[in-house]
Amino acid sequence: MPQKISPETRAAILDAAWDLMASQGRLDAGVGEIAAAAGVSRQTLFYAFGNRAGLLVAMARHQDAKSNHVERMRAIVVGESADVATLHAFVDAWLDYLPEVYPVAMQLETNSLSDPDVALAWQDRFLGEGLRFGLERILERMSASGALAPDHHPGRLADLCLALLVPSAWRILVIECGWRVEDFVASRRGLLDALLERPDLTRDKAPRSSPGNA
Amino acid sequence: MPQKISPETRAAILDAAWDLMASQGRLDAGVGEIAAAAGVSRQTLFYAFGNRAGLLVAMARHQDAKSNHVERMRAIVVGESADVATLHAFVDAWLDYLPEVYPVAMQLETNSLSDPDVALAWQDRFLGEGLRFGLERILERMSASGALAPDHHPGRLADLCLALLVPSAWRILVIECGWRVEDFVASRRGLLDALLERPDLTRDKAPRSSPGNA
DNA sequence: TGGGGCACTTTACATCCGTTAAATTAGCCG
DNA sequence: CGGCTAATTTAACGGATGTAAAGTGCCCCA
Repeated sequence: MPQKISPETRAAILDAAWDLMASQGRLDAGVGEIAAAAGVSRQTLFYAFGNRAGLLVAMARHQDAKSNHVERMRAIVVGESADVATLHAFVDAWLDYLPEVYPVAMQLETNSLSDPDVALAWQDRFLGEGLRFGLERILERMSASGALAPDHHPGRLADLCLALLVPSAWRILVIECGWRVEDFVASRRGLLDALLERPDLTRDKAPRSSPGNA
Repeated sequence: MPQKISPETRAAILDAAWDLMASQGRLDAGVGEIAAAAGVSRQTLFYAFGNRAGLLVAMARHQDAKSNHVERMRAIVVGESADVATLHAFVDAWLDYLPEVYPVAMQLETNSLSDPDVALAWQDRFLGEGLRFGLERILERMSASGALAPDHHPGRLADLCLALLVPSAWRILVIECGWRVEDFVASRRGLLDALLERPDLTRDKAPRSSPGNA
């Protein structure tokens, strides 16, 4: 049974880790350095988060909980409006949040390739209950209210939208290619609008559960 | 001065590493396990590649050298044709190659966040002399021959195209969301075509080198 | 006042990666 | 046959991560 730690200690580690890794860009900071910055032992950090990757997961969730951008997104998803402006508002909130969470989000994506627990957390954030979930809800409402072309598949459209919004897109355009944030946002917005006009791209070209058929 | 190793030994390590990591999905395989699979010592592997990340870089380059998809891309870039079909052919070659190289390409992308040497190799592959370079060459020829709208910026259009084609897009749609390869390819093709119709998305909305101006 | 429990620290160890140094092996040439 | 060289192996070490166990201090309660 893992040892308990107090909420104060846990918060102190998360804050120190965020400051060191996200604010100062020290993504390479080791467990020893993070613990020292938080004023605790390595052991306490391992008690609180299990391992370095678990700390990253907790950092992302902690930031999600604190961020009013995520609150904006949540409010839109539980609302009932179902037009293109709703989709835009949701995407705008995510794009406002993305630069803030980008450093840890990228590390999370990295670790999710090889760590099953991080993979689950990553999927939860982006797929299951996260970004894609929100996109799909809105697109389903749009479909039901006639704001989406009848042959558009909301689930697959959500998939396509997600692929435009992941941290890697920010990395390519803003970090590596030097794009201004507003140009990045405009490009995501423009591509999303283009997708709304292309139901053919969300049509699944063959049944997926046909046994014996390729 | 690093110790030399024979080309046969180097090839044996690359083949064993590819089989273990890309074919068997053991991206988490350690240096000891990879060396054992190749029938050499850990030390020999370190002599050949420097470290685990250097091995990943060499694996990707080795696959590039062996792949006729990369040869197809290269042939298109050094050619002179300058229409949409040329762009499509180039992108098709890359998308044919992507599933083959994906396991190592993803590891390369993620390791590039924290390893400067891998970052250089990643940038070389995708940006400087790689995928983006090829895209930009073709788009510049298209611009010069009038096959691109006059106010389209070939460099920035290349940036946008690149963001649609990176391994992360494959991961989201094919690996995580279960898309069929041909649907993935159709979505990339459709989004690229949509971009060709949207010169406004490649316009840089403000001068970048204006001192004192936001 | 003393004992128990909780949260945290300290200590020690195993494993892996990467590095350095030395030894070994095999093949070639005079 | 012996010497030399290149390639490879073996050995040892330091740093980092993660794990386990024991120690410490503080607070609370009988």
